Amino acid sequence: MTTAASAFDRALDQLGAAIVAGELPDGHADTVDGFITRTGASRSVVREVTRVLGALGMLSAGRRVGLRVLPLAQWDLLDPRVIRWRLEGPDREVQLAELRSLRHAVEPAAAAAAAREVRDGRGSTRLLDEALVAMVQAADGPENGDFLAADRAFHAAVLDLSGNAMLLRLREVIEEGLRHRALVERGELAPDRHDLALHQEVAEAIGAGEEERAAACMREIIERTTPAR
Amino acid sequence: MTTAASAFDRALDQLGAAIVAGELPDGHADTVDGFITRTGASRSVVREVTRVLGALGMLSAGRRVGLRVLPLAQWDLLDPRVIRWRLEGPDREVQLAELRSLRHAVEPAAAAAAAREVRDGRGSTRLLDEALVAMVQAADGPENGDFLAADRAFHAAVLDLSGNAMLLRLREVIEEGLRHRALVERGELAPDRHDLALHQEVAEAIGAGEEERAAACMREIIERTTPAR
DNA sequence: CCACCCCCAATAGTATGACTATTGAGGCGG
DNA sequence: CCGCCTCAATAGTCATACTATTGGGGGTGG
Repeated sequence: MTTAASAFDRALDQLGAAIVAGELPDGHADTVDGFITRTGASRSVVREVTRVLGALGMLSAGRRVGLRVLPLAQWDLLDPRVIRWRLEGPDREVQLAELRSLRHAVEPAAAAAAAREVRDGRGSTRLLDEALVAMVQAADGPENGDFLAADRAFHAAVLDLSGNAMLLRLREVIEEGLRHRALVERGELAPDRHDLALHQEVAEAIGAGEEERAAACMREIIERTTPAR
Repeated sequence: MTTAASAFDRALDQLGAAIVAGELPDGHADTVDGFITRTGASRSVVREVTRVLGALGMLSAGRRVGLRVLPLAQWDLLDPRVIRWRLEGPDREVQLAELRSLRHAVEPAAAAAAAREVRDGRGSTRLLDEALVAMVQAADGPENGDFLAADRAFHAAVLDLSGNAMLLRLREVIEEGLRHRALVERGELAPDRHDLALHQEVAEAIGAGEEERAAACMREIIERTTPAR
């Protein structure tokens, strides 16, 4: 079914994708009526869409001046929608590189924060250990997908333990991209003994409250799976 | 002037703040008409507002079911609006702590990335050096504000050099919060010789392409200015 | 010829009402 | 007691009229 989503969703997706793809380039001026023609949606719908695109920093609106596409520098590049549009457009490779780099930045720091939380008695490593067990079990199993799912759960648990809701949010953002990539470079990441050992050490370090070791191991994990650049 | 902003802006701010403040708690159900009454705005405006709040993950809408306030876990905590609302509401301290922690995570990694960029010939340290000069000059001047501005410019230049648009975006998010804090704990951060030297070393390390040293120094800078936690 | 100001038309913003589609819930039949 | 079916509540969509703002063009004075 092509028209499963609402008129609003369709119009938003169409215009957002068009902007990201450069079909409506930075500085392009248009009007509400122009968008009505372009999308075939009604005035109300187009206005709601422009509000959301405005909230995403992709569009500005002014009286007598119409709608104006804003430069990429102003976009909310951390919004899942924007990320998806970029992954589906010509920016795909850039977006993937940026997600990787973001992951390099965030996860080791999150591991350190998690260790701190545990040391100060604000969190338990239960979820972490459970994910670890699941990884070990899945490593022997036939389903590679199970292993990857357990891996994701492990990393999610670390971010969760960090006690920082913003970091947790960032994880969802990153995963959005990694899932996309998984569809292309699938099957590469078979279970790996050393990788497993590293995960175990991260959990251990977090449980022992050793910030530095947790961060260092996490850094190594990420460097192994997502190559230098 | 209290009514400077548009009806839309006022309604959005009112409802967003109400949700963040817990006045409309997680799970609270309401209707469009309810929001019309509450805000005094027209249908169109309220609908546009609900679209934006929906995009921020704060509200869901369903036919026959009305509008429903979503749990914090689903909010777009990286959106400047949400951050501002949280800073102005009861979550203020939590939000500040999370911003600090985010900064700990992001800036050292960005410094490392910047060093990599320079080493691989993709960026120049010009802006960095300029900011450094401005800091040195301002350190001797009478205006503490100038020093802080130069400091911000320095950190911005590092994020910029990292070549990662998402990180740059994150910086704006972080600054939003730090500016807020500056209004309260003002004047604390007088120019400091050692601090200046560290900045200089960061610039040097980035210029020399030494990832590790750049990250380590940056970590030290941040630990000095924003205490452990 | 230039600079300034004023007016106007273009365009987003606001308001309202009518109609449509979806879906949870309650009732009815098996 | 269970499943289906109807119905009414409610968001979604569309159309239209009116309001407010403002950039730019044209006119006026220097």
